[in-house]
Amino acid sequence: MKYSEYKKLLKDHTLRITDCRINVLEKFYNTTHALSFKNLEDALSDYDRVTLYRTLSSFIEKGLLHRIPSDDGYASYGLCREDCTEGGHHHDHVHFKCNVCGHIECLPAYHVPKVELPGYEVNEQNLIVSGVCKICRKSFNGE
Amino acid sequence: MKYSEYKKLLKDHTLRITDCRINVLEKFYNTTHALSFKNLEDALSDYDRVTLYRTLSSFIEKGLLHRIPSDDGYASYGLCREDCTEGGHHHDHVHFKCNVCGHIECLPAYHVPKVELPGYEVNEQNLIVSGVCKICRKSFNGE
DNA sequence: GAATTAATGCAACCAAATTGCATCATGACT
DNA sequence: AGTCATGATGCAATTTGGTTGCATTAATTC
Repeated sequence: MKYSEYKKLLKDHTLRITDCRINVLEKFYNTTHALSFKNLEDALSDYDRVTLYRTLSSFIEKGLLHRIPSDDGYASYGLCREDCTEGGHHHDHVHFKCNVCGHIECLPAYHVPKVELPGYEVNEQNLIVSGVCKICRKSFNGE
Repeated sequence: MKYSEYKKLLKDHTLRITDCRINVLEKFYNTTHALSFKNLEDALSDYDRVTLYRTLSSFIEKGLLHRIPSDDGYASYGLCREDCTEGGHHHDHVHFKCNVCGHIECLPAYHVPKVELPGYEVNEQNLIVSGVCKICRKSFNGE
């Protein structure tokens, strides 16, 4: 993706264009898996931690990123490819966590099956599947 | 549940019988929803934080409790009604988070639908549904 | 009931995340 | 382009959640 496209993306989500934000966006768009705060901090060490925290939360608020809960407590962040806005997030894709490489992926191709819970009002569903990802399985079999 | 039953429960999971552990168990068995660490700390303030943390982790290790991840980062803990042991946990029930009262419930009656992910090896699945729980819906409609 | 082993409480510690505030940059407007 | 209001950034300080070490106390085994 080009610089001007990142700029547009920010503009479209009513966010000011800054170096830090462009760099964070770039990082997300050039990675197949979700990123933890630590990932970002390591990759973009010239920005203050506080700034990165605030960048993440503004991105979540404006519908650019979504938070992916994890069983170990460390959240990751994934790009919103759907039409998320400031109004709210609308995700129904599956999240996969690989126990070998530790990466968390969004699987936009796989939708969370709707669960019927009589008596309850269901607003959101979040499915986290864990196991071994494609890449790690291949490198196992390859040797 | 009676005191002697809690004792048996601890014994069966190779845990020593202590006041703190009995009280924690009691708390879980007398609540319909999952409990966060904060919940426990408030309810059992005569025990040290450290002791409660260690109680929780020993219970998880021995298969009495399971950790329920949440999107907001605050984990909750729920009773294992299934046959979990030190060897491992075996849960496939749905977790529900109410956005009104904030409580997280285990729904043992509802199982997580198996997702097929070609190329991946699936070990575990975790489904968190959020919305409005039965009780909160009723109190809405009641007025 | 004595010995062994584990649980508890306290203090200190550590890491993750947040807040306040001064400074600097962005975008709107002339 | 230049000015101004507003928002973003970086630093220091603080808060929060959780852990570790260790001495004391309690539970289990014989």
